[in-house]
Amino acid sequence: MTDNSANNRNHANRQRVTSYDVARHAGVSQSAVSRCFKPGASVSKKMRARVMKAAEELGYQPNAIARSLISGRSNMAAVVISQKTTLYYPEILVELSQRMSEQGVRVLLFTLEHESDIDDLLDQVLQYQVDGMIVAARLSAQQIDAIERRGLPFVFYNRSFRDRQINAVCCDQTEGERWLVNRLVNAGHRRFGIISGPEDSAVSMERTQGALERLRELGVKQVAVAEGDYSYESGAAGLLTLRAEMGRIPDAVICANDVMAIGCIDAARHQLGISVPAELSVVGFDGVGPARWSSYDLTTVRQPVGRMTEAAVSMILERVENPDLQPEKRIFSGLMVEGGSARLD
Amino acid sequence: MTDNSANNRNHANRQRVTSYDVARHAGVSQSAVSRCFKPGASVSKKMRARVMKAAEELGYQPNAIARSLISGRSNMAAVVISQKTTLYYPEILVELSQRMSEQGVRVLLFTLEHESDIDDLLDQVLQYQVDGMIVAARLSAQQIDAIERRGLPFVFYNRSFRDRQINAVCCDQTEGERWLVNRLVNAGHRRFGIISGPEDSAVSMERTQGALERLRELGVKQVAVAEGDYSYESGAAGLLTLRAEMGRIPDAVICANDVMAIGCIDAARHQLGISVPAELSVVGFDGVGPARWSSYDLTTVRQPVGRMTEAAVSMILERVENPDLQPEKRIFSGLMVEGGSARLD
DNA sequence: CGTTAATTTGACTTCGAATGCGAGAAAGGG
DNA sequence: CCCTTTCTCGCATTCGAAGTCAAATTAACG
Repeated sequence: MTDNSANNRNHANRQRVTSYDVARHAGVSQSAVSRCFKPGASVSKKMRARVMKAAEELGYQPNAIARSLISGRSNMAAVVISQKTTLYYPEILVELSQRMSEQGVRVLLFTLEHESDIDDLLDQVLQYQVDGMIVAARLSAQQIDAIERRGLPFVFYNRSFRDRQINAVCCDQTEGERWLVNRLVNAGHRRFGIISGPEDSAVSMERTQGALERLRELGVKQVAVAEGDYSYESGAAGLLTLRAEMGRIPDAVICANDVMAIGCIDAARHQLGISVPAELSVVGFDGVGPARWSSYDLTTVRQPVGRMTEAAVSMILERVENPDLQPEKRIFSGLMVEGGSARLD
Repeated sequence: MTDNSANNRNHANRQRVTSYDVARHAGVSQSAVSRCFKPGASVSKKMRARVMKAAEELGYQPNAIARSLISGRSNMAAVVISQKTTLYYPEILVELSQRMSEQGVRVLLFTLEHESDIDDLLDQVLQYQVDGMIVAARLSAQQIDAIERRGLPFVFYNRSFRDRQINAVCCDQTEGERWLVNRLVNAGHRRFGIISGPEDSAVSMERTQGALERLRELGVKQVAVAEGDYSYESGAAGLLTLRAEMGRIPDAVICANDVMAIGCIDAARHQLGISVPAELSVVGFDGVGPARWSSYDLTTVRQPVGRMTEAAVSMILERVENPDLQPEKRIFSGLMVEGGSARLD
């Protein structure tokens, strides 16, 4: 008896209505129920009406897990993204999620604390049988090999590999940095500081290298680099490091992202009492929300997040449909935003 | 027959490696393979070694979908959150994701553009057979009924219903607002402006009402309210609206979130040339990252996101294990942050 | 060494929906 | 009115792992 009540309780908790229940209630077969929920299946109106009524009455929802198992499609895509990116650039995740769900695909979220603990994560991704994966993190060549071997379609977001045929959506970091450098040098800045992102960030490397290269090309000799970690605090700290290293405040500071640029501006203004842009120019990268706030009005390169996420989502979905499509890289130019945080003439 | 293995590998590109493949390759039964991947199962070390070797060689990963089907556990939890929340307060999602994955549960993300399109979304959530759901959005009584009827454990994040027994984790919005009002009134402020959030936001309503109530209690008569939408721009616009409505700048502005408070400060300083806090005090709510930036140094109530997400996750997981637990509400006090954006004495 | 107890193992069934195939029903043609 | 064609529908099987239970193996002990 106690068994019975326990059973009942269990049953009440797991009150899952299956297609068999609906079938019984409607007096038809399970197959019929299944067909009624499949668009474009061969079902008479009478049948459909009956089944739908029964489904309604029982509160039936098809079990996506069971469907996935037999159909081989989970209608889930993994998004692998670092915590820092999500914190400092939440637009990416928001847009990805929005666009995916418009296409009937849900986002299974994988955030990583450090770009290094990807290995276990990939196993997880594969276990969950996602249809595809959007990766906004750095993967090693072996890791990419492993994914390709499983035949899981994937698209990199803002990471590319020059020497590899992979799917990627990128903002042209180098082009953006070169533009920033050009404008700053043209405006007469000569002593440069650079605040980079963390060493293990591919995006930061590209940006920093892009800026350094262009500075070299233009014959700028006085350049110091401080390493940051994309945070506001590290931007502020970076400016102090640069000052210590150069023996004075540089003319301009190029930051690997907007948040550090903001930290740098605040440190200049409120810690060092230096006027931005009169005495110091600061530029960033990304074009995040706060960059537009009037306290900063940042000169930066805005990534076309809308276009980029749209591209990433359509690329991944195309490859879910047709896994044999050729790899493709789509590089978007950033939007040059001439804000008031840098003297540009 | 060595060719066979090559064939298998080729085949593995499109077809997955199943426990049967591993079993065959190791010369054991499928049950044995399954047991080897279940911690604490009765398996000899010899067997385990053999199976693991075979699994390794074939690159086998257990299929979480199939496992879910039989075990009734998907190890996924839905997080339902509005786009605005994600954009302006990304910490919540980051922390939730982190804590869940530490517990071996993945986040299936459901972002909503407007709090209104929840209905289809709930169907989706149910279809995906998530084990539980964390809801940072407003649900109607009927919607809650529907979920309860399915027996899906859920926890509200920052929404509570006084007249309903549900699981919820909240920051005490009212307490926080009352503290802010107390401090401001004590410091001699008499003319108040309030910039609320959107009408359909429960959190905003609580905050605004909390502030209004305390102001009334303290006999403050001059109070104007402008409606915002949580955005920076609406904070800036709100200040102008308040000025128009009151015929002058108020002594203090209470904003329903930090981002609007920041917009308000910037509008005061850069549009109206008003000094904050000398001529105008501004306070917010949330304690987001930018509130700490030295340009703003916001007086605000910081939500204990770490504690709150931890509570939400442990509550949901407890209820997945034991669905019959009593509903529970956990209300956390916010941390009062006395920043430089308000004159407090 | 025999007998019992403890541990391992494999055959079979289960979860819930989708689908190929054939039977039966409706529709169409002569 | 009969025969063919086209629809519909149901039966039975499938997806991949996990759990049940009984058989088989091993360990333990007198």
